[in-house]
Amino acid sequence: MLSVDFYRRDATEVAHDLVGATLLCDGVGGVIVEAEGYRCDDPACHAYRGMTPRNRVLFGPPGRTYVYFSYGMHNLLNVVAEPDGQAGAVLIRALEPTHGVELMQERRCMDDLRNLCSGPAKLTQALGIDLNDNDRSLWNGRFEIRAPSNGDDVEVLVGPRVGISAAKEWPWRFCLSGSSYLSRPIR
DNA sequence: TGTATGATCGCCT
DNA sequence: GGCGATCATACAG
Repeated sequence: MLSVDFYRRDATEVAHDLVGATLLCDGVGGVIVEAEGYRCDDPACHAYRGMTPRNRVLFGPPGRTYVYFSYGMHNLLNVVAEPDGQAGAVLIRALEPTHGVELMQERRCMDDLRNLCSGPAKLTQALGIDLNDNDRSLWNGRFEIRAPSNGDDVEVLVGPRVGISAAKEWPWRFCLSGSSYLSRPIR
C-alpha cells in the first residue's frame, strides 16, 4: 500500500511511479500501464486557471480521486498528487486487466482484453466509475492502489500527452514498455 | 441566458 | 484518417 507521502510529490514523478502499480475499484481493475502528470503551472491542467467548483479537489490533500465528465459522455479518473501548497493530478489512462475481468467485460459489452481498459474513458466504464466517485480517499473503502511488488522490473517509456491542445510537447505521458494495453503506441 | 469547448470513443470510409 | 454523439463546465454579455 502506498503512503500519502507517495502522492505528496510532483505530479509528473507520481505519474511515472504509478506505472506498474495495481488500481482496484471494489476489487476490479488491473495494472496501470499508462498515466499522465498535470501540474498547476501547466496550461493543460484543470487547476491552471484557479479553483472552480469542478476542480476544487485538486487543491485539497493528495491521495484522493478527481473524476470529471468530458465530451458529454465520458468520465475520466485522476489521482490528486502535489507537493504541499500546490495543485495537480495524475490522469490514469490505461490498465492491463487482471482483477474482475468478467465484470469488466460485461460493463464494456465486449470480450477483447486489449480493448477493456485501453483508454481513460474505457477504464472508468470497465471499473464502474462515475461522478459519484469524485473526491474519494484511496485508503477507505472502494478504491485501492497497490505498489508494484518488490523486485518487479518496471521499464517506463516517456512521451507527449494525448488529446490536449496546450503544452502538447511536454513529455509527461508515462507508459509501461512493451505493454499491449496502451491507449495508443508511444513513439 | 447564451455559447464554445473539450485530458474521448467507436463507427464510417 | 474523419466525424458525430452529447452535455457539464466555464466564461462572456
